[in-house]
Amino acid sequence: MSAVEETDQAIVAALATDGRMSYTDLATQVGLSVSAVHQRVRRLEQRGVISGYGAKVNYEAIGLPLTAFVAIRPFDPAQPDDAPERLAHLPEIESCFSVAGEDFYILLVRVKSPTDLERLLQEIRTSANVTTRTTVVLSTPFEQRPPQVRLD
Amino acid sequence: MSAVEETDQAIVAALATDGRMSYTDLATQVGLSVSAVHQRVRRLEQRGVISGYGAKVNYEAIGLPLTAFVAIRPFDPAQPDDAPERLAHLPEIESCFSVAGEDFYILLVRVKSPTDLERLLQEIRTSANVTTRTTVVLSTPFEQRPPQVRLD
DNA sequence: GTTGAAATCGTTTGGAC
DNA sequence: GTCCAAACGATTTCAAC
Repeated sequence: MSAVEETDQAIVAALATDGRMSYTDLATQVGLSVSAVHQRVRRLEQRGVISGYGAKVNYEAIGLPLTAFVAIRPFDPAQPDDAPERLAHLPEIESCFSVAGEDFYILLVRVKSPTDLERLLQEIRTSANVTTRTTVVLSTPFEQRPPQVRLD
Repeated sequence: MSAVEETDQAIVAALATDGRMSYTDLATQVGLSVSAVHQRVRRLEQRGVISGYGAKVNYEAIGLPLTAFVAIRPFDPAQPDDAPERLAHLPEIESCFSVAGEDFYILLVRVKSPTDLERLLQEIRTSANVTTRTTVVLSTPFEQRPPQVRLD
């Protein structure tokens, strides 16, 4: 993936902030014509710099009020490490990060209740043959803030 | 925030998957008329169930290839805990979670380089008077997957 | 909830500079 | 890159059921 220059950065930042912004507004904001902005957005999408658009969701309101981080490491460190593929089918897992440190992966999960968290942890352990260490999120002061525009 | 019933859940899930889906397509997908779907989406936005729309960004491509989790706890546990407000001005911090466990908060940060991470950690420590424990993300098998539709 | 119509706005393409 | 024009589709509101 090649780098992205200043104007494209501004476009990406604007669309990360408001993914439904019209090309007219976007053009004004970055100081280009509608045609030029349109062309750039299409290229950013094709290159995968923008991989899609999504609604920002209030998880409490949709019945998933419990968020947690689940750090996992293999029960047997010699076994093949294919945890992500083994866990991808669990929809409660929103994100999966491979990390440096004592743990192998950190998962971000969203569930309805402690009971569902318990069930999910069991599924994670058996699906990927791992041990888990769970950190429950109590509140979220802020989340998914758009990336800053870096004008180097 | 009140709960959301089945059809609204389907709408939210669809828009989390594709935030730019047209009302025509959305109506087909959830089995309603365009008018009805439009009305529901407007209500979901007003109620804050959908808090906005954002582009899904490839952070490597926009010059932020280094992601890390930063767990923080106060240097002096007796001091007032206002870390989120003290940290909100740092644009590198994408998310801030208040957590149960030994740490007080877990931050998700995105930076350009190890040098920038070092600088950011110093800023976090001095801004909020906290100690930090950082876990570097090596790769991201998946991230920001849309929530599942739960048909209870 | 539904359909249908109407006005408006945004998207998208293409041509010319 | 710009501007302009044209065709098309989507949004939005409204009335009527």
